[in-house]
Formats: sequence, C-alpha cells, structure tokens
Amino acid sequence: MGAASCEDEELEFKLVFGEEKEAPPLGAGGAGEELDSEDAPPCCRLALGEPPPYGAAPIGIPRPPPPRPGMHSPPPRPAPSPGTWESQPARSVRLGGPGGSSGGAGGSRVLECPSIRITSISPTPDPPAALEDNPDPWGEGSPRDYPPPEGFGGYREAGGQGGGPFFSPSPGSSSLSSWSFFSDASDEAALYAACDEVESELNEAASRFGLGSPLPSPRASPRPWTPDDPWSLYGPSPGGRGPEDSWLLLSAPGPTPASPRPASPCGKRRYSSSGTPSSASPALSRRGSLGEEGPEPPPPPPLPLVRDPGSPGPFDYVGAPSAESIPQKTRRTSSEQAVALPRSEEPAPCNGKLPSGAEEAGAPPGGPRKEAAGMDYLAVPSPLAWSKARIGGHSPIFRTSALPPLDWPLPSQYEQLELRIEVQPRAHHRAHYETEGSRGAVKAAPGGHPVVKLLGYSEKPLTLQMFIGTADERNLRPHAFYQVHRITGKMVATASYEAVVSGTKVLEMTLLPENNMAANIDCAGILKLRNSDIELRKGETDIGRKNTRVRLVFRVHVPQGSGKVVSVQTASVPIECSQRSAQELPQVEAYSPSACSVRGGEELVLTGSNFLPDSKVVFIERGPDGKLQWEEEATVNRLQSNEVTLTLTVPEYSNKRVSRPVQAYFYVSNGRRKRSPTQSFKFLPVIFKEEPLPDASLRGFPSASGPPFGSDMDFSPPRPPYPSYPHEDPAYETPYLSEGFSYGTPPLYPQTGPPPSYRPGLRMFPETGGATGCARPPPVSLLPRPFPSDPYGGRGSPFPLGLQFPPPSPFRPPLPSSPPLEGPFPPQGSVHPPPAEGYSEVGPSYGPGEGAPEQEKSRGGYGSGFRDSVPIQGITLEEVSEIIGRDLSGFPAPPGEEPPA
DNA sequence: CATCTGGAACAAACG
DNA sequence: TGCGTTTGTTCCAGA
Repeated sequence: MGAASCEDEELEFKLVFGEEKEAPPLGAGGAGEELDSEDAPPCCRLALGEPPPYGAAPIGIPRPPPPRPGMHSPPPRPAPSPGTWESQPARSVRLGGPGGSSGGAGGSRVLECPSIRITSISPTPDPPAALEDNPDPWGEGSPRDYPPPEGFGGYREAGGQGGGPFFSPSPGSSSLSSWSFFSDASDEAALYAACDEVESELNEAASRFGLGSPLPSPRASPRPWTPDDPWSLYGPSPGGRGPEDSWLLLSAPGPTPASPRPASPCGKRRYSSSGTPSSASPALSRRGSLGEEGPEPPPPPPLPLVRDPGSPGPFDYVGAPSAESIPQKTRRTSSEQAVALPRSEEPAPCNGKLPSGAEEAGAPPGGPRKEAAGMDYLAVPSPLAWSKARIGGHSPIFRTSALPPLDWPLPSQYEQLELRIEVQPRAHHRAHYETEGSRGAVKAAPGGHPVVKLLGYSEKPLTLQMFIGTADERNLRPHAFYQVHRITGKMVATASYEAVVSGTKVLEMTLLPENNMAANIDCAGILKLRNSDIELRKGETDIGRKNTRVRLVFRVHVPQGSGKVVSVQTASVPIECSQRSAQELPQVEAYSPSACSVRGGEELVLTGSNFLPDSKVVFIERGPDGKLQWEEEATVNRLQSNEVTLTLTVPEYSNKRVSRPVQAYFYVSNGRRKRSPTQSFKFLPVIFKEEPLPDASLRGFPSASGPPFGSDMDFSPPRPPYPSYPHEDPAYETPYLSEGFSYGTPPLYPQTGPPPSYRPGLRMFPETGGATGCARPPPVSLLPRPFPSDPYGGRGSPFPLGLQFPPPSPFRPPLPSSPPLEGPFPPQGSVHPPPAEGYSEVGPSYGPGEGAPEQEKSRGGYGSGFRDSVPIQGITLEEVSEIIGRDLSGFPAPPGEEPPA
C-alpha cells in the first residue's frame, strides 16, 4: 500500500470495506470524489445520496468518531440576516454532487460522515439496531467510554468482540500492529489495518448505536433546557440530541477489554519525527502546527457557504462528526497519510484527491485541510493569516437553526452578555482512563469546584454546555483525547445531562436566574481516551503523546428573539491531565513582586506547587526573535522555601543602563524537562526604581504582561481595561486566555465584566459575582507541606516546612497552572468586537511555553491588540515554527538550562 | 461495597 | 542495535 498512491489506497480501502463491510456500496460508487467525498469518509459518500442521517438506518456507521480531530467545522455561513451566521455542521460533509454516489442528494447536503456507510453493515446483530438508534455520536469518544452495548466489542481492540463480526480481521490485537503497514507493510497488512480501523470504528459505531440510550452514560439528569433552549437548535428535537445522536455515532466501543494496551498508533508517528516541532509538542501536537493551522478551518466568517441553505442546521451540527471523518491524519505527513487512509472511515486516505478538499490529504502540508470539502475554506490562509483568522473568531450571533460548531471560536462576551468563569479549575486534574474508575470531578484551586456565570442575562433558565477543549495554541476546539465525564453522586449537586455533539461529549447544565445564572461545575470529570484509539481514527491528526493539557470550555446560547441566538463561550485555564506531569512539573501560581530594579537583589516569593529542594529559578530575556538573550539563575533561599513556596533573590539584570523597563521571564525548573511555564518579570531602569513594587511597577507599563490589576486577583469588575497577567509567558498570554478568548471583550466593550483575562487564579465566588478575589488568591491554597516525595531520601525535605511566606499581597495572579498555551495565537477571537487580539492574557504556557516569542507577549494589553497582533504578525513563520517547535520539544527551552540537559 | 485517589509497575516510544 | 529516559496505561491498595 504504501506504494499505492492515494488513489490506490482508496481503492483498497474501498475494497476493504466492501468486502468486509458493505460499505463499498456506498462509498464505492462515489468514492468520493469531491471534497465531500473526501471529507466524507466513505461513509459519507455512501450516505450522501441517502436521506439524512437519521433515518437511514443504514447510515449508521459511525464513522469514526467524529470530527474532532481537526475538527474544524465549516464556518458558518452568513445567514440571511446580516450579522447572523448559520453554522454548518462541523465536519459534515457536503454532499454534493460529485459522484453519482452521492447523487441523491443532489444538492449538496451535508452529511455526516458517520452515518454513512456503516449501517448496512451492521456488524453485530444487535448492535446494528442499536446503532441506528444510538445517537451518540461521540465520535470521539473512545469507544470505550461508552460502554457499548455489551455486545459490541469494540473498538479496536476489542477485537473479538465487536469487531468480530464485521471486520475484524484481526481480532483482538489488531490494532497497532496493523499499522505497521504504514511503514510499508504489505498490502495485506494494510488491508488489515484498514480493516481494523474500520472495524474498530464500526464497532464503535455499533456500540454506540447499541447504546440504546443516547449516551451510555446515564444521563440521569434531565437535560436542562428551557423552551428556548438553544440546544434544541442543535438537534431536531429539542430534547434530544436525538438527531445528534442519531447522526453521530460515535463510537463507543465498548469498553474494550483491556487489551494490552495498544501502543499508540501513533507510535508510528513519532512526534518529533516530523522534524518539525509541531507534532511533537503536546500542545501543538498534531500536525504541525502551522501547517495545520493553516488548514484549519478558517474561521473567517464569511465564507461562501457551501451548504444549502436548506440543509438543516441542526443536523449539520450534529453531523459534524462526519466531518471528522475527514482524514485529518492524512494531512499529516504525506508519508503517513498515505497509509493512514485506510481507515475505514475515510476513504480518504487517499483523499488527497479530494476535489477541492484536497487540502487535507494530499494537500501539501501547509495546505488547507480537510474541511475543505464542502466548505468554503478552500483558501487556506497563510499562516499568518491563519493566526489572525483564528483570532478573529466568529460572530456570536447565530440563527437558532444552526448553532455554531464546537470548534468555532466564539467570544466570551457580546454586548452585555458575558460568560465568565468565576472560579477557575485547578491546574492539574488527573484524568481517568476508561479502564479506571472515575477520578472525580474537576476541582477548583481554592477548593470546591469551578463556577461559571452568565452575566447580562437572567430572564430564564438557559443551558450551559461544557466540553473538554484543547489548550494548545491553536484555535480552541474539542480535545481529541479527552472527553468530559459526567459525575454523579451524592456529592454532586449540579444536575447535568450528557450529550454528544459532533463526536464530542458535552455536559449540559442549567443556568437559573435564581442562581444568578451561575453554575457550580461539580459534575464534570475528565476521561482520557487512549492515544492509540484516537490516533487511529481516520480524520484524526492530533497526536496524543504529551498532549495532556485541556481546558474546560463553556458555552451558552442566549435566545435573542427573532430566531437568533447569541452564543458566547469561555474556556478555563489549562488543566494538566496526566498523572506524571501533575506530579513533576513545578507550577507557579502567584509571585510577588513582578518587577524590580535592574540591580536585582529584591526578594521574590513564588507560590505554586511541586517545588523541590533543588528547584531552580531561572530568569531569562528573549530577543525579538525569540532567542534567548540573557539567562541567570536566581539564588533561592532554601530556608524560606518549601513545596509550595520559593523565596529567592532576583538576579541583577545584565544591562543596568537600560532606559526602559525590560521584559524578562523566569521559570522554575526541577530539572530537565521539568520546568514551569515562564512567568513575566520586569526589570526597571534605575530611574524607575522607585517603583519597584510589585504591581505598581507593572502598572506603569501596560505593555508588561503584567496585568494592571493587583496582583491577586482582582477580579473586580472595575478592572482596567487591559488586564494582562504577568505571569506566564507573555508570549503565551495571548493565546490563552483562558477565558477567554474573550476577545473582544475588553476594549470594546465597556464591559461589564471584568476583563476577560483575569482568569487565572481567580477565585471569584460565584455568586457574588464579585470577585472575592480581591483578596489575593490565597496564594495558593496549597499549604506548605512537606515535599511529597522526598527527594531526599526520606530525610525529608530540606525545607522547613513551616515556612511559607505569606505571599505578599501583591502576588501576581497566578496562573493556574501554567498552561501552555503558548501560542501566540489567541484562541478565539471574537468576532465582533474586533477581537482584541491582543488581549492577551497571559497564557501560561506550560512547559514549552517559553517558546513563544516572548517579546511581544509581554505586553499584554488588549488595547492594542497588540500583542497579539503585533507580535504575531511581526513574527515570521519561521519564528512561529521555531516557537512551536520548542513547545514541542518539550519544554521551554529556554535556552539554557536544562533543556538540553 | 463502590468511588475516589495516590502510587507505581509495565511497557511502548523516544532520543 | 542497545540503552537510558520519558510517557502512557493499567493495576493495586488505602481511605
């Protein structure tokens, strides 16, 4: 196979399917030609002609999980009404005419891939039925998640089980090995592989279907929604996700028995291999960053749409999964691509061919990718453009009939409306595997759970959606390797409903006027899907290795009358979900002061976690090009340090004659590859020296990344317009923001709310809306405790435990963990308000963080947009790449230090 | 007894 | 190719 060209591959693929499944019929014909076809996995093709999803039982097969991978949904098209957008289904494929196969539809319709082909096949007897019903699309999900109906087997490994019937060429273990074919395996191998994939997918699908209920998980709670509930929009039926479910199929393979763990498929894909960093870094992960991005769906609004107006929005939405089908992977490296294709789902492998779509597949790496298919995306924005695009985000106004896909950037604020995370989650949360029991709900740093509140609306109950999103520099989108997990139990007071949208599990909760439209998120856990399961999906381009950071993403669709809704979204600070990282990476949550004279010598107190007796604090300065220009290790006062507090003396800056404040950064290192995200720190000219104060100093310089606010968290509304956080890397700041992405917020709107950025540490209390935060965040709830693991052989940590310093009041807001986001690119943009691109917040970057060009970032304010814009724009692609690369590499590589080591 | 955790053993990837 | 390291996943055990 390898040899085979894409086309060949496809053929094979088809064959495979055909043989194994019936797919062929479907797909075959059309084999997609077009974009759609491409995108659409075989299934799609098949489906195309067919009736919409639901209905057809046939459709069934879940394609693989939805779209998530690249997930870029097609941009919504402009709705008739000005300013309003209609979202197209993510990933859905448009069927259009191409192939006869699709024919039926004639026009273009959007299908979800998922549904497509499989149906006929129904592998398992039982399952089939199930499939049909089963709405759950979760594509994403790992199969396991949802326990499939028992019968199925599942997902890939399950091997015997589920797959059995169908494809499973190789039962159980199929998986990985099969992939070998990537390398060069023989055709057979390839076939098998394909089969496996297919199988797994099918199984998944089946399983899902199998699940009678929409979701495997108990949705005990009634779904929250109000009449107006926008949600209904998504699906045909309000309640249901029905449509979605139906459409989607996610796969849920049943829990797979534990197979030996498959290696991650990727295995083959090495992440570094690409050479480019991109793949490597977790954050980026995936395809390379740039390239992909480029491809990513351009958010840009005004696309031409592909879809017919006619097509039902909701479905689209649902349909999204199909889109996923798009082989994103293909995009990866060409080499791999070829191979990859096999996936059942996609015919694509070959895709290269997509008509238009080509992007993906063959598309040159940089090219646009997948979505293309029906979309309008075609034009792939240049990298830069791309960055901007994303920044921009989409308009939050949609027609009720078509809610925005989950991967669409949305502002956190629109006019008077603002969705705010009043209490951010902890920076670490060990996600659980399907093979494990739940590890509980995500908790907040201050204790308790995250709290989300909708400001500017209190008329009636609304549904708050939550899903697990990425934390990398690219557009915020559903995370391929993590899914929200609904937690139930006596300790859980918040009713929630689990739904699947385009392959992504979404937890729905209700925002009640009586609760000030605030919700305590005590019902959301995080499920980790095996990398191998996800990576094998056809469309999946992201890699799971080291891609362990996520953000909680919240959305609300506020009815505006006239059939329109305003969709606002906000994302939490990044959350490290791996056990190891959480245990080993130092995190700086707050520090004070954030600036001092170039002469140094001042005492700097850091509060955070995972500090070790031998932790080092390194100050660095990067040039405009992102290169390290200065590096100096600070002297840590071990006697006044402990696991959660580091007291050190700020080193003297290299050039004491500077006339302007110098933006520098520092990070805590526990050794090679174990460093915190960089934090912003300014060295002030002697002239300014007077102010060395912590915050104060910053204030003077807007540009500084430091936010103006008080260190702590002031969340208070009255914030300065341009807050930024000092912490993290400036570079990252922008991107991140957790919250938000709120792009526009700041500047434009007078906001009601605090600047979006404040997020980090915040701890606001929900209701109060206020920020209680005022008080500084306690620098961390962490109390000093002995070092857990005693590095010192039992001797106990050298630090005097007791010591902590009360963090000076001026602590900087902590970033929660540091998130990594480094990206210079802001996550989302808001459309309307011009996204403030800049608004950067700080994004903490986690490890790698550093990479980002800090230069710019440093400043944060929105105001200008700065930073982002500037920086970003100013940055060359190479730089970007470089930056990204770093991330990937692991960590910040701030120059020196351990990295290499 | 089930859930939630914290730790760690194991083994695949990496480099 | 071999080897040490890193990281993902599965298990175990205690609360």
